[in-house]
Amino acid sequence: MTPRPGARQRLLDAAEELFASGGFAGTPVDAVLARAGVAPATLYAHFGSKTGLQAAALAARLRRWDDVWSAAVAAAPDDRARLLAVFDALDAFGTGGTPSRWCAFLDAAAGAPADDGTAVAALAEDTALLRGRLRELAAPVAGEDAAELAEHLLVVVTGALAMALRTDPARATAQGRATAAALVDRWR
Amino acid sequence: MTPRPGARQRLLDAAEELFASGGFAGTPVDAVLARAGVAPATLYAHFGSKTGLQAAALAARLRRWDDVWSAAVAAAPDDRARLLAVFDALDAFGTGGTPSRWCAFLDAAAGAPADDGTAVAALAEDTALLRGRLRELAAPVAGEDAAELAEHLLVVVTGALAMALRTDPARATAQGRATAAALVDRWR
DNA sequence: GTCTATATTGGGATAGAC
DNA sequence: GTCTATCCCAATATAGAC
Repeated sequence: MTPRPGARQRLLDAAEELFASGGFAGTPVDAVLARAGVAPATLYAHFGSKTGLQAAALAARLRRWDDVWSAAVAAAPDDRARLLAVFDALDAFGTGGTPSRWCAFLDAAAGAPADDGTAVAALAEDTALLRGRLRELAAPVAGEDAAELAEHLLVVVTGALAMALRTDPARATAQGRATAAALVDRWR
Repeated sequence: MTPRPGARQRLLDAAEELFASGGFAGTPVDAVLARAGVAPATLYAHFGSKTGLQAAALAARLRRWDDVWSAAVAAAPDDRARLLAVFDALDAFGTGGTPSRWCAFLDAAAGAPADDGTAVAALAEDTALLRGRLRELAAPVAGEDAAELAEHLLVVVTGALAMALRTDPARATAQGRATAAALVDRWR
């Protein structure tokens, strides 16, 4: 059997799970420590601060999201489905670990003080990933208008993420998929 | 000249402005007190807690949003413009007082602990207002499909609000308007 | 109703030993 | 690197007088 992961990895796992479910601001450091089974000083030796831990956890989460989305795209049968696969990925990503209240990257930027650059940077990376891949996937569907369609879909994906605050996440992604489909079908 | 408003009103004004610009969690009570020129005990005598003040401030904000949106609808020349006027209202609402980082209602729900019902209730009222009026305004454009179109637009409006975290608010509403227009024009 | 002054505690971070 | 124990402060809330 695999050995118990080191303290650093356990901290990252605990942070990603708890920050996603309870929100960053709403999750005390103690809760992360308790779940990871680690002493306070260990956290600060590795990450320097709660914010530093958040940055590392978000970086790991972005890689995981990238993988989940890629897999969803690979599983889709045609160009249209590949473009809409982002919503399948959102469903899979949410139900995979602990279901999150809403997007951890938007949560980070919304909760951070105005001068905190780390949260903004993490959200910017997430945005760049979304925008870039949506453009690639939109190309076979919309041709020259790929960038325009991608911007539309970025709004809808972001809307679906935030709609998780207004209603339950499953409904939010389902509605987002429907809205995105309505937009995509303008280009058929 | 108008007399200086009472402490209660000054607290509400200060709270709405500071919570909108700095976020609820990121705004200490002291900052609200300082801006209102009021002593701590006065705040707690009127509102009971910081959360109580937030609830009252959000209620006032919802009324103001309702008015701004109504005015934008009244100023629009035709059915299509009336349906898209929500984005004009968002621009006017944001630039009116202190520009807010993003939607105060979504912020409240995102930042509140899971058991806090007041923030969720305030967001629910905001959602009901959006959904209801979008349906009314969609009727002349989409007829029987008004409810369906309204749900699409609710996602887009929510997306525009959250996009203010990814980019600056002016770009967010502009993109939202464009995306909404693309959807509305499916029903032309 | 409003003030001054103070109580209380949750929670992020550190000191120093092992 | 990791632990135990502790510090420190920010921030919410209250006591009691006017």
